[in-house]
Amino acid sequence: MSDVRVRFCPSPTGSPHVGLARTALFNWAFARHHGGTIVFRMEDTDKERNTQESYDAILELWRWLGLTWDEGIEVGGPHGPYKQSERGEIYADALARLRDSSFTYECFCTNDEVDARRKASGSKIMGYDGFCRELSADQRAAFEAEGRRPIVRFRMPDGSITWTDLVRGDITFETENVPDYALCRANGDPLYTLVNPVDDALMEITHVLRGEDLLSSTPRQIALYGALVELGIAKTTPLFGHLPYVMGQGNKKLSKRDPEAHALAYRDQGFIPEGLLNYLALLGWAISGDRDIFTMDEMVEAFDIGDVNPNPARFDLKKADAINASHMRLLSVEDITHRALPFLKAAGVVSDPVSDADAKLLELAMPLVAERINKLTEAVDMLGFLFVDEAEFALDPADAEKLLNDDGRAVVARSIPRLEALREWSTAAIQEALQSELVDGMGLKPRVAFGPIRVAITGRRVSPPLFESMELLGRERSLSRLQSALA
RNA sequence: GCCCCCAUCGUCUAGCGGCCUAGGACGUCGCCCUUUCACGGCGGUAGCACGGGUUCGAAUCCCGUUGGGGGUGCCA
Repeated sequence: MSDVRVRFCPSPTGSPHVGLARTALFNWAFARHHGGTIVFRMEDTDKERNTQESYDAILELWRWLGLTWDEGIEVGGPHGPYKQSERGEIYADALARLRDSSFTYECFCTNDEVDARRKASGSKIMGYDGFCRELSADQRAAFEAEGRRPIVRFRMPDGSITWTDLVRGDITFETENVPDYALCRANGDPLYTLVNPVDDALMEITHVLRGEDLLSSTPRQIALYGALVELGIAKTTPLFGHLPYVMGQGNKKLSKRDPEAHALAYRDQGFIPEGLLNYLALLGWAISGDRDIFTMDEMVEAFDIGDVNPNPARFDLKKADAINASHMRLLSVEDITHRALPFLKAAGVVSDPVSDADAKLLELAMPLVAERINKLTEAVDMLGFLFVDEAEFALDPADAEKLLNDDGRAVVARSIPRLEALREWSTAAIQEALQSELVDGMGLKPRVAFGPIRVAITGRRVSPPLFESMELLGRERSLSRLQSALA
Protein backbone atom coordinates (compact mmCIF):
# COMPACT_ATOMS: atom_id res chain seq x y z
CA MET A 1 0.00 0.00 0.00
CA SER A 2 1.40 3.37 -1.01
CA ASP A 3 1.00 6.54 1.02
CA VAL A 4 -1.53 7.96 -1.43
CA ARG A 5 -4.68 8.95 0.43
CA VAL A 6 -7.68 10.46 -1.34
CA ARG A 7 -11.19 11.12 -0.21
CA PHE A 8 -14.81 11.14 -1.28
CA CYS A 9 -16.50 14.03 0.50
CA PRO A 10 -20.00 14.64 -0.82
CA SER A 11 -22.58 16.81 0.85
CA PRO A 12 -25.88 15.03 1.35
CA THR A 13 -27.99 17.66 -0.36
CA GLY A 14 -30.26 16.71 -3.20
CA SER A 15 -29.94 13.74 -5.47
CA PRO A 16 -26.40 12.77 -6.41
CA HIS A 17 -25.18 14.31 -9.61
CA VAL A 18 -23.30 12.57 -12.42
CA GLY A 19 -20.50 15.08 -11.97
CA LEU A 20 -20.16 13.96 -8.39
CA ALA A 21 -20.00 10.36 -9.56
CA ARG A 22 -17.36 11.24 -12.13
CA THR A 23 -15.25 12.98 -9.49
CA ALA A 24 -15.61 9.96 -7.22
CA LEU A 25 -14.64 7.64 -10.05
CA PHE A 26 -11.45 9.55 -10.82
CA ASN A 27 -10.49 9.60 -7.16
CA TRP A 28 -11.19 5.91 -6.95
CA ALA A 29 -9.23 5.05 -10.08
CA PHE A 30 -6.34 7.23 -8.97
CA ALA A 31 -6.14 5.65 -5.53
CA ARG A 32 -6.53 2.10 -6.81
CA HIS A 33 -3.94 2.68 -9.47
CA HIS A 34 -1.45 3.75 -6.84
CA GLY A 35 -2.50 1.19 -4.31
CA GLY A 36 -3.56 4.00 -2.00
CA THR A 37 -6.33 4.50 0.51
CA ILE A 38 -9.76 6.01 -0.05
CA VAL A 39 -11.50 7.83 2.79
CA PHE A 40 -15.23 8.45 2.63
CA ARG A 41 -16.25 11.50 4.63
CA MET A 42 -19.75 12.96 4.67
CA GLU A 43 -19.77 16.76 4.63
CA ASP A 44 -23.05 17.35 6.39
CA THR A 45 -22.38 20.67 8.09
CA ASP A 46 -25.20 22.50 6.37
CA LYS A 47 -28.10 21.64 8.62
CA GLU A 48 -30.54 23.55 6.46
CA ARG A 49 -29.93 21.55 3.32
CA ASN A 50 -28.84 18.11 4.42
CA THR A 51 -31.33 15.28 4.09
CA GLN A 52 -31.30 11.64 5.03
CA GLU A 53 -32.70 10.75 1.60
CA SER A 54 -29.72 12.35 -0.03
CA TYR A 55 -27.33 10.59 2.33
CA ASP A 56 -28.92 7.24 1.55
CA ALA A 57 -28.98 7.93 -2.17
CA ILE A 58 -25.27 8.69 -2.19
CA LEU A 59 -24.45 5.42 -0.48
CA GLU A 60 -26.75 3.57 -2.81
CA LEU A 61 -25.05 5.11 -5.80
CA TRP A 62 -21.55 4.34 -4.60
CA ARG A 63 -22.51 0.75 -3.89
CA TRP A 64 -24.26 0.30 -7.18
CA LEU A 65 -21.26 1.67 -9.04
CA GLY A 66 -18.86 -0.37 -6.95
CA LEU A 67 -16.84 2.63 -5.79
CA THR A 68 -15.32 1.04 -2.75
CA TRP A 69 -13.60 2.84 0.11
CA ASP A 70 -11.23 1.79 2.81
CA GLU A 71 -11.92 4.18 5.64
CA GLY A 72 -14.88 6.32 6.52
CA ILE A 73 -18.59 6.19 7.05
CA GLU A 74 -20.02 2.70 7.53
CA VAL A 75 -16.58 1.11 7.75
CA GLY A 76 -14.83 3.27 10.34
CA GLY A 77 -11.11 3.84 10.61
CA PRO A 78 -8.46 5.60 12.68
CA HIS A 79 -9.49 9.16 11.81
CA GLY A 80 -13.19 9.06 12.66
CA PRO A 81 -15.83 10.07 13.11
CA TYR A 82 -16.39 10.48 9.38
CA LYS A 83 -19.50 12.59 9.45
CA GLN A 84 -18.68 16.21 9.87
CA SER A 85 -21.81 16.68 11.93
CA GLU A 86 -20.13 14.54 14.58
CA ARG A 87 -16.82 16.35 14.54
CA GLY A 88 -17.88 19.58 16.21
CA GLU A 89 -15.29 19.38 18.98
CA ILE A 90 -12.51 18.83 16.51
CA TYR A 91 -13.44 21.97 14.60
CA ALA A 92 -13.90 23.94 17.80
CA ASP A 93 -10.44 22.94 18.87
CA ALA A 94 -8.87 23.79 15.53
CA LEU A 95 -10.71 27.07 15.46
CA ALA A 96 -9.57 27.92 18.98
CA ARG A 97 -5.96 27.30 18.04
CA LEU A 98 -6.34 29.40 14.94
CA ARG A 99 -7.92 32.20 16.97
CA ASP A 100 -5.02 32.15 19.38
CA SER A 101 -2.68 32.70 16.50
CA SER A 102 -2.20 35.75 14.33
CA PHE A 103 -3.47 33.84 11.30
CA THR A 104 -6.99 34.99 12.01
CA TYR A 105 -8.86 37.97 13.41
CA GLU A 106 -12.36 38.78 14.52
CA CYS A 107 -14.54 40.72 12.15
CA PHE A 108 -17.63 42.69 13.12
CA CYS A 109 -18.63 44.02 9.72
CA THR A 110 -21.96 43.50 8.04
CA ASN A 111 -22.14 42.73 4.34
CA ASP A 112 -23.74 46.09 3.67
CA GLU A 113 -20.89 47.92 5.31
CA VAL A 114 -18.34 46.01 3.28
CA ASP A 115 -20.19 46.67 0.04
CA ALA A 116 -20.50 50.35 0.85
CA ARG A 117 -16.78 50.67 1.56
CA ARG A 118 -15.84 48.79 -1.61
CA LYS A 119 -18.08 51.02 -3.64
CA ALA A 120 -16.76 54.17 -2.04
CA SER A 121 -13.14 53.19 -2.57
CA GLY A 122 -13.70 52.38 -6.21
CA SER A 123 -11.94 49.07 -5.72
CA LYS A 124 -12.16 46.56 -8.52
CA ILE A 125 -11.92 43.71 -6.11
CA MET A 126 -15.07 42.38 -4.55
CA GLY A 127 -15.47 40.67 -1.21
CA TYR A 128 -14.12 41.52 2.19
CA ASP A 129 -11.78 44.49 2.44
CA GLY A 130 -9.83 43.71 5.58
CA PHE A 131 -11.43 46.49 7.62
CA CYS A 132 -11.21 44.61 10.93
CA ARG A 133 -7.67 43.35 10.45
CA GLU A 134 -6.10 45.72 12.96
CA LEU A 135 -8.93 46.71 15.24
CA SER A 136 -8.00 48.53 18.45
CA ALA A 137 -9.36 47.44 21.81
CA ASP A 138 -11.62 50.49 21.84
CA GLN A 139 -13.07 49.75 18.43
CA ARG A 140 -13.76 46.19 19.45
CA ALA A 141 -15.41 47.31 22.64
CA ALA A 142 -17.55 49.74 20.69
CA PHE A 143 -18.75 47.02 18.30
CA GLU A 144 -19.46 44.68 21.17
CA ALA A 145 -21.37 47.41 22.95
CA GLU A 146 -23.56 47.61 19.84
CA GLY A 147 -24.35 43.97 20.39
CA ARG A 148 -22.39 42.77 17.36
CA ARG A 149 -20.99 39.31 17.42
CA PRO A 150 -17.80 38.68 15.49
CA ILE A 151 -16.96 36.03 12.97
CA VAL A 152 -13.45 34.68 12.56
CA ARG A 153 -11.66 35.57 9.38
CA PHE A 154 -8.54 34.07 7.96
CA ARG A 155 -5.86 36.64 7.23
CA MET A 156 -4.56 36.08 3.71
CA PRO A 157 -0.80 36.57 3.51
CA ASP A 158 0.76 39.09 1.13
CA GLY A 159 2.27 38.03 -2.15
CA SER A 160 1.21 35.27 -4.46
CA ILE A 161 0.26 31.65 -4.11
CA THR A 162 1.24 29.09 -6.70
CA TRP A 163 0.59 25.41 -6.90
CA THR A 164 1.15 22.81 -9.55
CA ASP A 165 -2.26 21.53 -10.35
CA LEU A 166 -2.25 17.83 -11.18
CA VAL A 167 -4.39 18.37 -14.26
CA ARG A 168 -3.62 21.98 -15.20
CA GLY A 169 -0.02 22.67 -14.31
CA ASP A 170 1.12 25.80 -12.48
CA ILE A 171 -1.57 28.17 -11.30
CA THR A 172 -0.84 31.43 -9.54
CA PHE A 173 -3.09 33.84 -7.66
CA GLU A 174 -2.06 37.19 -6.28
CA THR A 175 -3.43 37.21 -2.76
CA GLU A 176 -4.60 40.81 -3.12
CA ASN A 177 -7.33 39.25 -5.26
CA VAL A 178 -8.21 36.74 -2.59
CA PRO A 179 -10.02 38.50 0.25
CA ASP A 180 -9.82 37.38 3.85
CA TYR A 181 -12.55 34.83 4.36
CA ALA A 182 -14.81 33.56 7.11
CA LEU A 183 -14.01 30.35 8.95
CA CYS A 184 -17.17 30.22 11.04
CA ARG A 185 -20.52 31.85 11.48
CA ALA A 186 -21.18 34.44 14.17
CA ASN A 187 -22.88 31.71 16.20
CA GLY A 188 -19.67 29.73 16.11
CA ASP A 189 -20.73 27.11 13.56
CA PRO A 190 -17.71 26.21 11.46
CA LEU A 191 -17.91 26.66 7.70
CA TYR A 192 -16.76 24.58 4.80
CA THR A 193 -13.73 26.83 4.44
CA LEU A 194 -12.50 25.52 7.77
CA VAL A 195 -13.81 22.01 8.08
CA ASN A 196 -12.81 20.75 4.67
CA PRO A 197 -9.10 21.56 4.99
CA VAL A 198 -9.02 20.61 8.66
CA ASP A 199 -10.50 17.21 7.92
CA ASP A 200 -8.26 16.65 4.94
CA ALA A 201 -5.33 17.52 7.18
CA LEU A 202 -6.36 15.27 10.05
CA MET A 203 -7.26 12.43 7.73
CA GLU A 204 -3.87 12.88 6.11
CA ILE A 205 -5.20 13.30 2.60
CA THR A 206 -2.36 13.55 0.12
CA HIS A 207 -4.21 14.24 -3.14
CA VAL A 208 -7.31 16.35 -3.52
CA LEU A 209 -9.05 15.64 -6.82
CA ARG A 210 -12.19 17.73 -7.07
CA GLY A 211 -14.30 19.75 -9.43
CA GLU A 212 -13.09 22.84 -11.20
CA ASP A 213 -15.63 24.88 -9.25
CA LEU A 214 -13.33 24.67 -6.23
CA LEU A 215 -10.32 25.91 -8.13
CA SER A 216 -10.64 29.50 -7.10
CA SER A 217 -10.86 28.61 -3.43
CA THR A 218 -7.61 26.69 -3.58
CA PRO A 219 -5.32 29.63 -2.77
CA ARG A 220 -7.33 30.22 0.39
CA GLN A 221 -6.98 26.62 1.35
CA ILE A 222 -3.28 26.53 0.65
CA ALA A 223 -2.83 29.60 2.85
CA LEU A 224 -4.86 27.95 5.58
CA TYR A 225 -2.79 24.81 5.24
CA GLY A 226 0.28 26.90 5.84
CA ALA A 227 -1.22 27.97 9.13
CA LEU A 228 -2.35 24.47 10.03
CA VAL A 229 1.11 23.10 9.40
CA GLU A 230 2.66 25.79 11.52
CA LEU A 231 0.20 25.09 14.32
CA GLY A 232 0.94 21.39 14.13
CA ILE A 233 -2.55 20.44 12.97
CA ALA A 234 -1.54 19.43 9.44
CA LYS A 235 1.54 17.52 8.43
CA THR A 236 1.74 18.84 4.88
CA THR A 237 -0.32 20.50 2.19
CA PRO A 238 -1.91 18.03 -0.18
CA LEU A 239 -1.53 18.13 -3.94
CA PHE A 240 -4.53 19.45 -5.85
CA GLY A 241 -6.02 18.41 -9.15
CA HIS A 242 -9.08 20.16 -10.58
CA LEU A 243 -11.26 18.05 -12.79
CA PRO A 244 -13.21 19.61 -15.65
CA TYR A 245 -16.87 20.37 -15.40
CA VAL A 246 -19.56 18.08 -16.68
CA MET A 247 -21.74 20.26 -18.86
CA GLY A 248 -25.31 19.80 -19.99
CA GLN A 249 -27.17 21.02 -23.03
CA GLY A 250 -25.85 24.24 -24.46
CA ASN A 251 -22.95 25.54 -22.51
CA LYS A 252 -24.21 25.32 -19.00
CA LYS A 253 -22.89 23.29 -16.16
CA LEU A 254 -25.13 20.28 -15.80
CA SER A 255 -27.51 21.37 -13.08
CA LYS A 256 -29.72 19.42 -10.78
CA ARG A 257 -32.66 20.67 -12.77
CA ASP A 258 -31.50 18.71 -15.81
CA PRO A 259 -32.99 15.24 -15.81
CA GLU A 260 -29.79 13.69 -17.10
CA ALA A 261 -27.91 15.01 -14.08
CA HIS A 262 -29.23 12.45 -11.64
CA ALA A 263 -26.88 9.53 -11.41
CA LEU A 264 -29.28 7.04 -9.88
CA ALA A 265 -31.76 7.69 -12.65
CA TYR A 266 -29.46 5.76 -14.95
CA ARG A 267 -29.72 2.72 -12.77
CA ASP A 268 -33.49 3.08 -12.77
CA GLN A 269 -33.51 3.44 -16.54
CA GLY A 270 -31.74 0.13 -16.91
CA PHE A 271 -28.12 1.17 -17.30
CA ILE A 272 -25.57 -1.26 -15.93
CA PRO A 273 -22.82 0.17 -13.73
CA GLU A 274 -20.09 -0.97 -16.12
CA GLY A 275 -21.67 1.14 -18.82
CA LEU A 276 -22.24 4.30 -16.82
CA LEU A 277 -18.81 4.10 -15.26
CA ASN A 278 -17.15 3.65 -18.63
CA TYR A 279 -19.03 6.62 -20.04
CA LEU A 280 -18.21 8.79 -17.03
CA ALA A 281 -14.55 7.88 -17.40
CA LEU A 282 -14.65 9.22 -20.94
CA LEU A 283 -15.60 12.65 -19.64
CA GLY A 284 -12.12 14.04 -19.38
CA TRP A 285 -10.05 10.94 -19.84
CA ALA A 286 -9.24 8.40 -22.57
CA ILE A 287 -7.63 5.02 -22.23
CA SER A 288 -6.06 5.33 -25.68
CA GLY A 289 -6.56 6.89 -29.05
CA ASP A 290 -8.57 4.11 -30.59
CA ARG A 291 -10.58 2.53 -27.81
CA ASP A 292 -13.66 3.57 -25.88
CA ILE A 293 -14.81 0.40 -24.21
CA PHE A 294 -12.94 -0.83 -21.17
CA THR A 295 -13.45 -2.36 -17.77
CA MET A 296 -12.72 -0.70 -14.47
CA ASP A 297 -9.78 -3.03 -13.97
CA GLU A 298 -8.33 -1.71 -17.19
CA MET A 299 -9.03 1.84 -16.13
CA VAL A 300 -7.31 1.36 -12.80
CA GLU A 301 -4.34 -0.11 -14.59
CA ALA A 302 -4.06 2.76 -17.06
CA PHE A 303 -5.26 5.77 -15.10
CA ASP A 304 -2.89 8.71 -14.83
CA ILE A 305 -4.19 11.96 -13.39
CA GLY A 306 -1.78 13.83 -15.63
CA ASP A 307 -3.65 12.53 -18.66
CA VAL A 308 -6.90 14.11 -17.60
CA ASN A 309 -8.07 16.66 -20.10
CA PRO A 310 -8.75 20.07 -18.53
CA ASN A 311 -11.60 21.12 -20.81
CA PRO A 312 -15.19 20.88 -19.75
CA ALA A 313 -17.08 17.92 -21.21
CA ARG A 314 -20.62 17.86 -22.49
CA PHE A 315 -22.70 14.98 -21.20
CA ASP A 316 -24.04 13.17 -24.27
CA LEU A 317 -26.90 10.83 -23.49
CA LYS A 318 -26.71 9.12 -26.86
CA LYS A 319 -23.12 8.21 -26.37
CA ALA A 320 -23.81 7.09 -22.82
CA ASP A 321 -26.50 4.79 -24.23
CA ALA A 322 -24.12 3.41 -26.81
CA ILE A 323 -21.36 2.76 -24.32
CA ASN A 324 -23.84 1.03 -22.05
CA ALA A 325 -25.08 -1.07 -24.95
CA SER A 326 -21.55 -2.20 -25.68
CA HIS A 327 -21.15 -3.39 -22.12
CA MET A 328 -24.50 -5.15 -22.24
CA ARG A 329 -23.20 -7.19 -25.13
CA LEU A 330 -20.27 -8.30 -23.06
CA LEU A 331 -22.60 -9.90 -20.52
CA SER A 332 -23.69 -13.53 -20.64
CA VAL A 333 -27.36 -14.32 -21.09
CA GLU A 334 -27.48 -15.61 -17.54
CA ASP A 335 -26.03 -12.40 -16.23
CA ILE A 336 -28.43 -10.24 -18.18
CA THR A 337 -31.32 -12.36 -17.00
CA HIS A 338 -30.25 -11.99 -13.44
CA ARG A 339 -29.86 -8.25 -13.75
CA ALA A 340 -33.08 -7.73 -15.66
CA LEU A 341 -35.10 -9.70 -13.15
CA PRO A 342 -35.76 -6.82 -10.74
CA PHE A 343 -37.10 -4.76 -13.62
CA LEU A 344 -39.26 -7.61 -14.85
CA LYS A 345 -40.65 -8.10 -11.37
CA ALA A 346 -41.27 -4.43 -10.80
CA ALA A 347 -43.14 -4.18 -14.07
CA GLY A 348 -45.20 -7.24 -13.22
CA VAL A 349 -43.94 -9.17 -16.22
CA VAL A 350 -42.92 -12.07 -14.04
CA SER A 351 -44.30 -12.99 -10.64
CA ASP A 352 -42.47 -11.99 -7.48
CA PRO A 353 -41.13 -14.30 -6.23
CA VAL A 354 -40.64 -15.86 -9.60
CA SER A 355 -42.76 -18.93 -10.20
CA ASP A 356 -41.19 -22.03 -11.68
CA ALA A 357 -43.17 -21.56 -14.85
CA ASP A 358 -42.03 -17.97 -15.25
CA ALA A 359 -38.45 -18.89 -14.53
CA LYS A 360 -38.55 -21.60 -17.13
CA LEU A 361 -40.09 -19.38 -19.77
CA LEU A 362 -37.61 -16.64 -18.97
CA GLU A 363 -34.73 -19.01 -19.42
CA LEU A 364 -36.00 -19.83 -22.90
CA ALA A 365 -36.93 -16.31 -23.87
CA MET A 366 -33.98 -14.34 -22.58
CA PRO A 367 -31.53 -15.62 -25.18
CA LEU A 368 -33.80 -14.16 -27.83
CA VAL A 369 -33.62 -10.65 -26.44
CA ALA A 370 -30.33 -10.46 -24.59
CA GLU A 371 -28.39 -9.39 -27.65
CA ARG A 372 -30.89 -6.88 -28.91
CA ILE A 373 -31.47 -4.76 -25.81
CA ASN A 374 -29.36 -1.79 -24.87
CA LYS A 375 -30.72 -1.29 -21.39
CA LEU A 376 -32.14 -3.71 -18.87
CA THR A 377 -35.54 -2.02 -18.94
CA GLU A 378 -35.94 -2.90 -22.58
CA ALA A 379 -36.40 -6.51 -21.56
CA VAL A 380 -39.71 -5.50 -20.04
CA ASP A 381 -41.14 -4.20 -23.31
CA MET A 382 -39.60 -7.02 -25.26
CA LEU A 383 -40.88 -9.90 -23.16
CA GLY A 384 -44.17 -8.68 -21.78
CA PHE A 385 -46.27 -10.39 -24.42
CA LEU A 386 -45.00 -13.84 -23.46
CA PHE A 387 -45.97 -13.60 -19.83
CA VAL A 388 -49.14 -11.56 -19.88
CA ASP A 389 -52.52 -13.15 -19.22
CA GLU A 390 -54.49 -13.49 -22.40
CA ALA A 391 -57.24 -11.32 -20.97
CA GLU A 392 -54.78 -8.50 -20.51
CA PHE A 393 -52.92 -8.86 -23.75
CA ALA A 394 -53.29 -5.71 -25.82
CA LEU A 395 -51.97 -4.51 -29.14
CA ASP A 396 -49.98 -1.34 -29.43
CA PRO A 397 -52.59 0.96 -31.02
CA ALA A 398 -50.20 2.70 -33.38
CA ASP A 399 -48.54 -0.51 -34.54
CA ALA A 400 -51.88 -2.22 -34.96
CA GLU A 401 -53.27 0.60 -37.01
CA LYS A 402 -50.25 0.60 -39.25
CA LEU A 403 -49.83 -3.10 -39.84
CA LEU A 404 -53.21 -4.69 -39.13
CA ASN A 405 -54.99 -2.87 -41.90
CA ASP A 406 -57.02 -4.76 -44.50
CA ASP A 407 -53.95 -6.16 -46.18
CA GLY A 408 -52.43 -7.13 -42.89
CA ARG A 409 -55.59 -8.84 -41.70
CA ALA A 410 -55.73 -10.79 -44.95
CA VAL A 411 -52.24 -12.05 -44.23
CA VAL A 412 -53.20 -13.05 -40.72
CA ALA A 413 -56.35 -14.75 -41.94
CA ARG A 414 -54.45 -16.75 -44.45
CA SER A 415 -51.87 -17.89 -41.96
CA ILE A 416 -54.34 -19.37 -39.51
CA PRO A 417 -55.49 -22.55 -41.30
CA ARG A 418 -51.95 -23.33 -42.26
CA LEU A 419 -50.75 -23.02 -38.71
CA GLU A 420 -53.70 -24.97 -37.38
CA ALA A 421 -52.69 -27.82 -39.63
CA LEU A 422 -49.21 -27.97 -38.20
CA ARG A 423 -48.44 -31.32 -36.58
CA GLU A 424 -45.46 -30.03 -34.75
CA TRP A 425 -45.36 -26.57 -33.11
CA SER A 426 -41.71 -25.67 -33.47
CA THR A 427 -39.79 -22.69 -34.71
CA ALA A 428 -38.67 -24.52 -37.81
CA ALA A 429 -42.12 -25.82 -38.63
CA ILE A 430 -43.74 -22.43 -38.07
CA GLN A 431 -41.19 -20.71 -40.22
CA GLU A 432 -41.56 -23.23 -42.99
CA ALA A 433 -45.33 -22.92 -42.93
CA LEU A 434 -45.47 -19.14 -42.93
CA GLN A 435 -42.73 -18.86 -45.47
CA SER A 436 -44.36 -21.11 -47.98
CA GLU A 437 -47.87 -19.83 -47.37
CA LEU A 438 -47.21 -16.10 -47.31
CA VAL A 439 -43.96 -15.42 -49.07
CA ASP A 440 -44.04 -18.14 -51.67
CA GLY A 441 -47.81 -18.48 -51.83
CA MET A 442 -48.91 -14.86 -51.73
CA GLY A 443 -45.72 -13.51 -53.22
CA LEU A 444 -45.19 -11.09 -50.36
CA LYS A 445 -41.95 -9.64 -49.19
CA PRO A 446 -40.94 -11.10 -45.85
CA ARG A 447 -41.42 -7.84 -44.01
CA VAL A 448 -44.88 -7.41 -45.42
CA ALA A 449 -45.75 -10.98 -44.68
CA PHE A 450 -44.45 -11.21 -41.15
CA GLY A 451 -45.16 -7.71 -39.92
CA PRO A 452 -48.88 -8.19 -39.33
CA ILE A 453 -48.32 -11.60 -37.75
CA ARG A 454 -45.75 -10.07 -35.46
CA VAL A 455 -48.09 -7.37 -34.25
CA ALA A 456 -50.89 -9.88 -33.73
CA ILE A 457 -48.65 -12.20 -31.75
CA THR A 458 -46.50 -9.81 -29.75
CA GLY A 459 -48.61 -6.69 -29.85
CA ARG A 460 -45.75 -4.65 -31.26
CA ARG A 461 -43.68 -4.11 -34.33
CA VAL A 462 -40.51 -4.46 -32.29
CA SER A 463 -40.21 -7.87 -30.72
CA PRO A 464 -38.00 -10.88 -30.34
CA PRO A 465 -37.69 -13.10 -33.42
CA LEU A 466 -41.16 -14.05 -34.55
CA PHE A 467 -41.09 -17.81 -35.07
CA GLU A 468 -39.23 -18.43 -31.85
CA SER A 469 -41.69 -16.21 -30.06
CA MET A 470 -44.60 -18.20 -31.44
CA GLU A 471 -43.05 -21.43 -30.34
CA LEU A 472 -42.61 -20.13 -26.84
CA LEU A 473 -46.09 -18.67 -26.74
CA GLY A 474 -47.52 -22.02 -27.69
CA ARG A 475 -50.04 -23.13 -30.27
CA GLU A 476 -53.20 -22.25 -28.39
CA ARG A 477 -52.26 -18.74 -27.42
CA SER A 478 -50.68 -17.98 -30.77
CA LEU A 479 -53.72 -19.02 -32.71
CA SER A 480 -56.04 -17.27 -30.37
CA ARG A 481 -54.13 -14.03 -30.77
CA LEU A 482 -54.22 -14.35 -34.52
CA GLN A 483 -57.98 -14.87 -34.33
CA SER A 484 -58.36 -11.89 -32.05
CA ALA A 485 -56.49 -9.71 -34.47
CA LEU A 486 -59.17 -10.35 -37.03
CA ALA A 487 -62.03 -9.45 -34.72
C1' G B 1 -15.81 45.22 -13.09
C1' C B 2 -11.77 42.11 -11.08
C1' C B 3 -9.46 37.18 -10.68
C1' C B 4 -8.86 32.21 -12.48
C1' C B 5 -9.61 28.18 -15.89
C1' C B 6 -10.49 26.44 -20.90
C1' A B 7 -10.09 26.30 -26.61
C1' U B 8 -8.89 19.62 -32.26
C1' C B 9 -15.07 17.07 -36.36
C1' G B 10 -22.22 18.54 -33.96
C1' U B 11 -20.41 15.71 -29.16
C1' C B 12 -16.43 12.90 -26.23
C1' U B 13 -11.52 12.59 -27.45
C1' A B 14 -6.08 10.78 -29.63
C1' G B 15 -2.14 14.07 -30.61
C1' C B 16 2.68 16.03 -25.75
C1' G B 17 7.78 19.88 -32.82
C1' G B 18 8.59 16.19 -38.07
C1' C B 19 5.11 9.41 -38.08
C1' C B 20 -0.90 14.47 -39.33
C1' U B 21 -2.90 15.12 -46.81
C1' A B 22 -5.10 15.16 -38.06
C1' G B 23 -6.70 9.00 -35.80
C1' G B 24 -10.88 6.65 -32.90
C1' A B 25 -15.85 6.73 -30.74
C1' C B 26 -20.98 8.62 -30.52
C1' G B 27 -24.27 11.10 -33.80
C1' U B 28 -25.64 11.61 -38.77
C1' C B 29 -26.06 9.87 -44.11
C1' G B 30 -25.74 5.72 -47.70
C1' C B 31 -25.18 0.51 -48.56
C1' C B 32 -24.98 -4.77 -47.00
C1' C B 33 -26.98 -8.62 -43.73
C1' U B 34 -32.09 -9.64 -42.29
C1' U B 35 -38.60 -12.87 -40.02
C1' U B 36 -39.40 -6.73 -37.36
C1' C B 37 -36.28 -4.01 -34.07
C1' A B 38 -31.61 -4.43 -32.53
C1' C B 39 -26.87 -6.49 -33.41
C1' G B 40 -23.02 -6.95 -36.98
C1' G B 41 -20.25 -5.39 -41.53
C1' C B 42 -18.76 -1.64 -45.27
C1' G B 43 -18.43 3.34 -46.87
C1' G B 44 -19.32 8.77 -46.58
C1' U B 45 -19.82 13.43 -43.66
C1' A B 46 -17.37 16.80 -40.50
C1' G B 47 -12.43 19.68 -36.89
C1' C B 48 -6.86 22.02 -35.24
C1' A B 49 -11.19 29.71 -33.12
C1' C B 50 -8.19 34.03 -35.07
C1' G B 51 -3.59 36.96 -35.41
C1' G B 52 1.42 37.39 -34.43
C1' G B 53 5.91 35.18 -33.16
C1' U B 54 9.88 30.93 -32.05
C1' U B 55 11.75 27.02 -35.42
C1' C B 56 14.58 24.12 -41.14
C1' G B 57 9.58 22.47 -39.55
C1' A B 58 3.85 23.87 -35.45
C1' A B 59 -2.63 21.06 -33.94
C1' U B 60 1.61 20.62 -30.77
C1' C B 61 5.98 25.99 -27.71
C1' C B 62 5.34 31.65 -26.52
C1' C B 63 2.38 36.27 -26.76
C1' G B 64 -2.06 38.70 -27.96
C1' U B 65 -7.24 38.76 -29.59
C1' U B 66 -11.83 36.57 -29.62
C1' G B 67 -15.09 33.17 -27.63
C1' G B 68 -16.81 29.97 -23.61
C1' G B 69 -16.91 28.66 -18.39
C1' G B 70 -16.22 29.46 -13.19
C1' G B 71 -15.26 32.39 -8.88
C1' U B 72 -15.95 36.88 -6.54
C1' G B 73 -20.93 34.70 0.69
C1' C B 74 -21.47 34.23 7.89
C1' C B 75 -23.20 27.76 0.62
C1' A B 76 -20.57 23.39 -0.25
